[in-house]
Amino acid sequence: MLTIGMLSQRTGTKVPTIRYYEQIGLLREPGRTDGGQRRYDDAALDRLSFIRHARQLGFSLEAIRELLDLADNPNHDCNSVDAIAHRQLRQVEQRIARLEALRGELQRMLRQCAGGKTSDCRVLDVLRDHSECLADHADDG
Amino acid sequence: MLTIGMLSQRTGTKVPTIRYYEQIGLLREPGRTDGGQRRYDDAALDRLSFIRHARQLGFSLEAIRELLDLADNPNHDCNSVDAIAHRQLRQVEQRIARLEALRGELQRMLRQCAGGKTSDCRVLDVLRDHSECLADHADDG
DNA sequence: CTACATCCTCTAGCAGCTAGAGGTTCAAGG
DNA sequence: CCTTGAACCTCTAGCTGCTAGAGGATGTAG
Repeated sequence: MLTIGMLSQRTGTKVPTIRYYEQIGLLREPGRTDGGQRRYDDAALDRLSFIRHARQLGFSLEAIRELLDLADNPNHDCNSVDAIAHRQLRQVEQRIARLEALRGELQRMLRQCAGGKTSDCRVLDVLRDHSECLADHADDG
Repeated sequence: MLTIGMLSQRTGTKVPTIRYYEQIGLLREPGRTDGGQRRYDDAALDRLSFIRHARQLGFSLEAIRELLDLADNPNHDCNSVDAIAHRQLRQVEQRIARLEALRGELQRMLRQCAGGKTSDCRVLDVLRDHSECLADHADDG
């Protein structure tokens, strides 16, 4: 049996975060000692590792909730899992595209900056005047 | 003079967001009608455009606050502005690198999925077992 | 002068945690 | 057995950057 601190160390998750996951129902309520402290088994360790890993891959807590439901019921169709992962992949691709546009814009801004006083600063000019933009970042994601 | 709604339309910023920016001190308090409604001039329009644009470039509100301070005081050294933009560029580059690693991992996961029941699902397997990862997304940003 | 779109303030909520106060429990050392 | 102190407990509030809604006032067109 693991204390919350040990679970924290083993998974690289902060203690308050573990309690938070329990609070929002991602982690099941663990057993307690007579004094009221949480004690975790290996199943909890696996589950939290799963959550951690999915978070690192950028899945939202809601998506993770879906994935856990699917994982809990081995007879579900794998396509649902596939769909969630695909959705995630598309989101990641969109973010990359947007960030690459921003990178270009920032690089362009910086190339034009020649030092001196801020009154002549090109960086500020570009920020002031959207029409100078090459990249299309007009609509947000 | 512009109403808040017109300013909203002209800049593509939602009305509550404009009020929020005023509340946190990014936008100055505008004049009011006798009835208490906000009325904006062109300076406010410029300032909000600046903010919007900087947001779209990924600057945090704190960074924007710094940039506005610099822009308001034309005698500041341009290097400060440059430094903020550079910092921002580095952050954007880091995010891109991280997202590209995630993309690779997701693609790899999805390639291995052969359909069927979730009990055999490779995607879930990968999420379960971090050691299967090729990408290094061990440490968060 | 009425209708109604737009405005006002205020509070609360979203994700996904993080920090702190103020108090209790557990395990090790004496 | 008793003390110490790290780790635990609950609770509330805070962070960023907004967004939504209640409940009411204002402005303007017809």
